[in-house]
Order: sequence, then structure tokens, then C-alpha cells
Amino acid sequence: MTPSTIGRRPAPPARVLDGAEEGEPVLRRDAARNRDKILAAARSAFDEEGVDVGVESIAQRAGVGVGTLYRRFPTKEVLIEAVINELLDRIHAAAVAGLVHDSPGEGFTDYLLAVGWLQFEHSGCLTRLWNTSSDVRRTQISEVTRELLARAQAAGAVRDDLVYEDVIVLFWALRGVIETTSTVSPDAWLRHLELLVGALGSAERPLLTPPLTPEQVERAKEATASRDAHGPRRTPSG
Amino acid sequence: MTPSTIGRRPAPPARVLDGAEEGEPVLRRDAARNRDKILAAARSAFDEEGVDVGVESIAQRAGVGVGTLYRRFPTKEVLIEAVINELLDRIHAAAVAGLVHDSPGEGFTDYLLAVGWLQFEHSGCLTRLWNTSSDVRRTQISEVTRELLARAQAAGAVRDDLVYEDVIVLFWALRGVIETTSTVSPDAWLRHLELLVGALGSAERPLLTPPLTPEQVERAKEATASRDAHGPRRTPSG
DNA sequence: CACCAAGTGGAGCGATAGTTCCGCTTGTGG
DNA sequence: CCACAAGCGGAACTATCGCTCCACTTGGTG
Repeated sequence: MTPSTIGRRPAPPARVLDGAEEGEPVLRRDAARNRDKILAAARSAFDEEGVDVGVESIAQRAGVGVGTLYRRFPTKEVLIEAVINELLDRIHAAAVAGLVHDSPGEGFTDYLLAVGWLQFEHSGCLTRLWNTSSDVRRTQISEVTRELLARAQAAGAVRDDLVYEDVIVLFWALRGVIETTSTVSPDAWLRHLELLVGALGSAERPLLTPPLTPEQVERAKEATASRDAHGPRRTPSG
Repeated sequence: MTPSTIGRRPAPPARVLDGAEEGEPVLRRDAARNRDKILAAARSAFDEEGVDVGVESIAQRAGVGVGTLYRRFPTKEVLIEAVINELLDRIHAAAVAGLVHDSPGEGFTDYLLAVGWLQFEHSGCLTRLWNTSSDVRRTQISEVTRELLARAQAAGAVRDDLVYEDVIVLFWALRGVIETTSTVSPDAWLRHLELLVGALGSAERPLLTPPLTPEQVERAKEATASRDAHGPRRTPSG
């Protein structure tokens, strides 16, 4: 209760990154356990109720108070990103898996299928999945995806006039289907993807419209990010 | 200032429907003018900032107070629906136009194009566009769309294993592309549609996944409606 | 012209959701 | 086993947004 206690700073760094590097300042054991519980709770809460679920509800699922949640994740936004990062890692893994497939064509379509499934299983956070481009994970994914596409095209499995950006747009299209149908049928997006895969194969008639440029893809991601963030207000009091 | 004046009821019916039937209780001329201004303001506000724009902002654009807005549209929801209804009418018109096209195939793809454009131009209210199924307008649209598809299939322009529900899913897919890319490129959805149209034509390999059932489409629309309505709280005070 | 129902604006209410604050508890190193 | 930094819970604060209320103005009718 001394003056210095009252004026103590909120919290020391205590950074334990999302599994990327092992944290040095080490969390107390119970705190680490709680952090995991919060992440798991957020995952299932987002899946079941969407990212708009209240932090209170997440804390409740985790069996902790909101204060605890905020000690570990300074912002709801940060928590969302942590969950999204796990998904991105899984997407990256799926891409790499497709790359080592014997058939380049099947490796490519398997990848599309995997991303579709992942989007379906986690339809609650789809708007956030393809945002904020400046990220190691996304760069890695885009590189592997480009390679997957090139391999499939070299093997003649995919028409030559497609570019990497078309694949991203395809994911966004699937997202549109999934967001609307996920609660109703696990098949709708799959059927639509079948249709699309058919179109990817043959270039009966050439495409007249030019593809998105890489810069446009970046800007599109950013636009989505800022749109559904409703103005990512930080620290309302100050 | 008599007791009876104090206890006066909020407002008489004064119903002037959205252009469907001519209202009988007639609005005062200035009030009618304001109603139009509000509708126009809402339209542009939704287009530019999305349906989440505050009512205050809409009222400001219209040059009226929020009280005036609420006298005419008892709920923000009702205002949104009024704007949406205009869009639905335009979609219906496009469908009918496609129906009288000389070439059934072109009539069909023209319709897809028209819906794509309309979604692009009004990307702010896309989530609301395909909701709330119980509506004359939507029934009309679905009937004409079915006929368009049947005609195109009879002419051999569209593969036979497609059903009406696939067209709706296609619109949802376009929505996904448009929501992400509308601020960045007017072409992205068009290119994607080109790809899809190619797939619609030829049935090289049959589709393995069954289409959505009509009931599932209904439920999907309802699900979307309730999801982004955040609980359409009416009259918070009681 | 006088009257008054209809119309108007905008302060303020109630609910919600993200975030902070702070008194108490607890793991852990010495 | 003790001390204390780290951790904890959850009430309370704040911003926001849909909506209501009501004192005042105004169009149009008799």
C-alpha cells in the first residue's frame, strides 16, 4: 500500500510467443495452464459463435476471469490473431503436403480441398483468416501455393492462364459459400468446389478479364481487415 | 398541454409502403420529401460504409434528425429492408430481361452478370441481400431464375446436373469475392464468374456431391439473417 | 387567418462489449 | 516456511449504438 505499490506498472513483458520461439521470461506454471485454456476456449467459442462472441463468454468457457484473459492477451484482437495463426500453420502444412504428392494435379486439388475443409470447420473466423498480410506465415503459404500451382500447370492439370491470385480469389469464393451454408450443409462448398475444379482443368475459352495483381490482393486483405474491425479501438480511456 | 395531449399516442399508422401500393393516409408533402431523402441517404451510406453505419450518420446525410428518421422507419432494420427491396426489384427485372433474350444461354449468363454487377455496386449490404426468405419478391425471383436455368439447360447451354440451388450458391460465392475485393478491383468477381461460366457449360466429369435442397437454402438464408443481426433488439426500454 | 395534427430535431436513455483497476490469492525461489 | 512478485477475478468504467421522448415548428384545411 506504499505509494510505489499503487503506481506499479501494469505488467512486465512476460512474452511467450505463439509457439514460434520458446518464451524466456517463463510463465508461472498455473498461468501457462490458463493461457492454454483461454486459447482452447477461444478456438471453440469462435467456431461455435463466431469472432463476435464476447470476451466474457470466452473467459467463462476457460474458467477464468476476464482480467486473467487480458493479462495474457492485451486485446481481443491479439487473441483472435493467436487462434488464426494456428489455422495458418495448418494451411501451410496442407500446402506442403500437396507439394510432395506424386501427382501434381492431385496435390493441387487436395490442397484446395484441405483449405475448404479448414474454412468449413472454422467458419466462425473466416473474415479474419485472410487479413493482415504482413506476416511470415502468409508469405510462406503464398510461396508454397505458387509452387503448387506452377507444378500443376507444368503437368498440364491446370490451365495456363491462371495465376496465384486466382487461387486466393477461389478461397474467398469458397468462404462466401461456407459462411452462408456451414450451419446447414457440409456439402454445399464441396459441390461448388467440384464445379470450379472442372473449370480449372480445361481452357475451352480464354478468360477475358485480367487477374488481380499481387498489390491488389494485399490491399483487398487490408480492406477486409479494417472493415470488420469496426475501428479497432484500443484503450477507450486514453 | 392538457392531460390528453400528454398521453397522446406516438403516431397514427400513416403507412406508405415501399412503392408496392400507393399509400392512402398520405404523407404531408415535406414529410414525403424527407422520406425520400432518408432512403437515398441510406442507400449511399450503406454502399460507402456498409450496413453497420450508424443511423445518426444516415440522418446527417439526409439532413434530418434521427427522430425524423425513426418516425418514418420504426427500426433501422425496416430501413435496411426498404433499401434491399429496391435491389430485389432490380434483380427481378434482370431475370425477366434474361428470360426474353433470344439465346437462352446468353439470357442466363447475362442474368448472372447482372446480379454480379448489382452485388458489386451495393457490396455494403450483401449479407442482407440473401436473407429473410418469406417475401413475395424473393419468391418471384426464384421462380424466374428456375425458368432461366431450365431454358438454358433445354438449349444445351448449361449442363443438366445443375439445379436452381446451385445458382444461389454461385451468388453466395460471388458475394464472397466481392466483399473482399470490391474496394480494390471491379474485375476480380468478373474473372471468377468467367471461370465458373466455363464450368457451367460442360459436364466433362459428373458432380459427386449432391446439391443443396430447397429447405437447406431457406435455412441457410435464415442463418445468415440471424447471424449478422446481433440479436435485433427492439425497444430497449421495454 | 387561425388552428392543430403532423412533423421535426436532438438530448438523453438503456443495453452491450471491450478494457482497466485493484484488493486478494498463490506459486516459487531462497 | 516466508516473502513477494506474479497471477487472479470481476466490479466498474467508457464508448457506442439503436431508439425514445418531448418541446417546438409547420403545412394545409376550413
